[in-house]
Amino acid sequence: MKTVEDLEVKENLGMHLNYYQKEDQVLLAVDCIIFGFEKERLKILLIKRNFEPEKGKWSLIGGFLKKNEDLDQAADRVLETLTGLNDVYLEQLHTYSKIDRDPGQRTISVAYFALIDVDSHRFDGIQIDAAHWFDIKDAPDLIFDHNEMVRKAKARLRRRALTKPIGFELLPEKFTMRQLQNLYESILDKKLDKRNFINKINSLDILVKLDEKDMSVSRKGAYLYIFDKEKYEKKVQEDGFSFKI
Amino acid sequence: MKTVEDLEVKENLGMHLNYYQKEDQVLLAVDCIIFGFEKERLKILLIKRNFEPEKGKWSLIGGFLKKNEDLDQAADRVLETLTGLNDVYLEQLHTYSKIDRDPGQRTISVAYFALIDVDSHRFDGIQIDAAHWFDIKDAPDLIFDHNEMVRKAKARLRRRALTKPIGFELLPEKFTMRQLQNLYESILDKKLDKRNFINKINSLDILVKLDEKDMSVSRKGAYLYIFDKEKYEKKVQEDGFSFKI
DNA sequence: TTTTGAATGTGTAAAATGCACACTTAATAA
DNA sequence: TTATTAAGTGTGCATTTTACACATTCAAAA
Repeated sequence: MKTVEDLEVKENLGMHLNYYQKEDQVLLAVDCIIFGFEKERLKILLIKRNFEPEKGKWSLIGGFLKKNEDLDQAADRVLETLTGLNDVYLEQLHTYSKIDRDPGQRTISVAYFALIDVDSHRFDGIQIDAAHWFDIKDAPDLIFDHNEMVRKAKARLRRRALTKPIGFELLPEKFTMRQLQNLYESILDKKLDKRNFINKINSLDILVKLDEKDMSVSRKGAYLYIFDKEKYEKKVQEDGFSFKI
Repeated sequence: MKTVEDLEVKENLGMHLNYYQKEDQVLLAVDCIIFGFEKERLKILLIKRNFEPEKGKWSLIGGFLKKNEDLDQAADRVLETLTGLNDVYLEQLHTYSKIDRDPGQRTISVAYFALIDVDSHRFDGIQIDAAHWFDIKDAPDLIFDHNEMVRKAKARLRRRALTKPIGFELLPEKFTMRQLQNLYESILDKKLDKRNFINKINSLDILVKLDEKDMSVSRKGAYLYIFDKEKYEKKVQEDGFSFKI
């Protein structure tokens, strides 16, 4: 049996830090997959690189981790720099570390995905000129391993949306059933039955139906709803309720 | 509208690397939550630290990322150093980056979880003297944020086991239905009905029942099964089959 | 030789959930 | 007044999930 005193073991398990301290430090980046819902379509926010390598190509927005912040804060900062928004749903996705993922230099990147309600934020367009919202169905090819990041983010969003009430992060405070259904159809990339969808949502009993209608979309108008977050959280805590679509 | 030429924007988005290259490099660690199934119980492999800080306390096994490997490889290496095994199920879990998570120095840690079939690997005990298998129900308190890592790993394992056939990674090649059920009961931390469980498993149609019995556990003996991985993968590809328990 | 004990193995009925499906209503514009 | 357009609403069938109990095997003990 080996012991932790063996040199090889010590090295592999990183037990004498002096050896590693300088040598093996790396640059840690944060990249954000930013989803938005606008004009009844799921969108993704991308930026055109104006620096090498891969200048002129589209990429996710990213930045480097600084000494005085953790990764969540770095993601917040990067997102705020690009959108001006600072109260946004952000979730860590995965860490990418292939040695040659960035041909410029060795960089490890922690991917986050963000959900933004595009319609209600009058964030004067986008803070950065080179950024653009793409329909999720026809986003361009991206640099490095960013395509892979987006693929994984879409899968995660799909799963989350089915089991947590995060869809509302993408909608304005007041929304119609049809908007909610369109959102789910975009996320799941399939048509849903109107009656079954509404029955399901109503059975969850976490929305409040307002007396107000959105008249912009049809003659009849569509009732507006809001998500009752407190009620949802109370149900989770007290009844072990779990959101499932 | 800002442009990517603004200095502040450039800095936040990490667009001129020279500035960051040295200053903001960090030490990247890998920590492994190692699950095993032994004597019909779910276990976790921990190590007693014999170096500062927190010397003498229990912790996950870990190591530092080296220049010439990616994170998956680092996790493999750390795991092999500890167990001598090199063909183990490993999955990246989450990256932890709180500024003071390691009081010794700023370290970012990428957590992985591993699934090991303890019984059939005669890995001469464990390679490191200070390591020990704990029943998942009475594992000791761990250093740093390792408790949080284990909590998250348990949740991930629970979800994965319900939707992917990874449970078999924890069992010997040949196993009884009762063993499989015990495994799922440990992972889900609840009792399951014997008949319903067997019916469910059989309906998946991915196991092969052998003519052989395990006579060690009862007078009557229990039939042995093996997981037919090829059949499973074929079903997934051809019929869009998805494993669900 | 018989009895006992301990774990295996097997099926059905009721309840809950998922899924397909079509007509009426409200409001405005012509 | 009528035509138009999207909203809103309920039922029956199929599938899945859940609850539930007794007979079988074989070794060891009596």
